Amino acid sequence: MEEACVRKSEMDKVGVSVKFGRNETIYSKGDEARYSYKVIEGAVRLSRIFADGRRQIVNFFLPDETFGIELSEEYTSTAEAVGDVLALRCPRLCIAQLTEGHPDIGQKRLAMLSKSLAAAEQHVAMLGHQSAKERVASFFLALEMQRRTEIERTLDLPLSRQDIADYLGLTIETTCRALSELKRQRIIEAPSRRRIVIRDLAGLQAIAEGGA
Amino acid sequence: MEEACVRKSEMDKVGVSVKFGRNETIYSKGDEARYSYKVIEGAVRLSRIFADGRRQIVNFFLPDETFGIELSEEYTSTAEAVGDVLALRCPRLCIAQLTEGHPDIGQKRLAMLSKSLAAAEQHVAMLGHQSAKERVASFFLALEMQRRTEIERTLDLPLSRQDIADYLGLTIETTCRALSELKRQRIIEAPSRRRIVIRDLAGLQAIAEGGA
DNA sequence: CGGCATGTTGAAACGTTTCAACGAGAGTGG
DNA sequence: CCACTCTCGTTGAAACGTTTCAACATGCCG
Repeated sequence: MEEACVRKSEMDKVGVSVKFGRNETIYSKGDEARYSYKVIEGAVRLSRIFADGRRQIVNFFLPDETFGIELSEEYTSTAEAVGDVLALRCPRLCIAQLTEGHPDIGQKRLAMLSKSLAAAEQHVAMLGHQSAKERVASFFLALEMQRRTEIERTLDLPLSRQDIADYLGLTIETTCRALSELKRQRIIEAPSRRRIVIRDLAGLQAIAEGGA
Repeated sequence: MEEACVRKSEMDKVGVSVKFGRNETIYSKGDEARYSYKVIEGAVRLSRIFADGRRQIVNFFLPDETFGIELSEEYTSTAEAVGDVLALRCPRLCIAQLTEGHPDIGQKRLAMLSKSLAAAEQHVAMLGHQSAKERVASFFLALEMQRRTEIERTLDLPLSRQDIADYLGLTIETTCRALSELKRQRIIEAPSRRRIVIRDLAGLQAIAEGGA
């Protein structure tokens, strides 16, 4: 634990802060994978765009999470700033060098990849068999698990409805309807565009698990 | 490259062969993650089962692929033998020990995780926005890419229709209809239950990318 | 050759998407 | 500070694709 902090700060040392504006592209699919990043502030979305213009968001990254660690030479997805983003950028090579001296940094990368994989498998499970309402419920539940807001049961999402829809594999309209349905059932409240209050956590869980 | 082989054989040394019969469970979600495995022969499916009884297959593993490397203490999915399976089983601890001595084995794990992650993201992209026919086409295309059969453009899948459906996030019937549609278009042939011949690779690609 | 699991097809029910219109909120300039 | 505008979010109705339920075909094994 203690040592991990030492290592972390070493990693932080080699990185430089970079800023990105709302919707700015951090890197594109196919670019040479020169850097990996750690979110300091804001949110980043990892997505793929298809021939038909539709977009699938593969993952979101919130403060303290790392993204852009690729094993291949090129980035396999596109990363964009959801809102304004502050991030730490580390050259790939530096990481490789650090890894040699301190094999435990390899453990960190492993842990990070492992976490991404678990998230991706969860995502697959969701897209594979859940209804629109269940997806929205699962999504909020997952956010609640790693809530960043101090206020109990309040989610401050920097995401637009379109972002949510693209993550859930739904249209914006369907997402909206599912949201409205949850509001009608008094399971959530939406006091403002980007704020969700969970009024009935158990109810939300029941829905996420196919209880309605 | 050459060194990789050395390492590989070292890894093989600490493992023991184990056999599993058709549909046998190799490990269940929640079990203590004691071992990781490498497929020698046959195919393994990694899946999650839901409260409603439905199943989502998250990944398949074919000969030479490794699975069961978890960072957490428990397996997060269930692994089952699709047909008869021969596999190499390595205790988790041994791997950890090996890793210490030879940091490059860590690289192997990293590579393996990275590959799984790429596959999972591809899977998410598919489930998120492709139609039934597009999914089936993409699936065959992916299999063609890593074909194990010697015969050109012939896929020998050990999977049942149910397995395919559960991977594609569709019902068995929809999968079947999509298959029949592809047959009707003379893009594929299905000479036997578990054999698919691709007659028009370009056509298949076109469909997978939303060309029809 | 029967019997049983697996695969295939059809028709109605269901949920999501599409297209279209409307509402609400945030930011700008008067 | 209000009004305007523009983007974003919400709702409705018809079209579409997938699922469901049911029947039937096929192939495999004893």
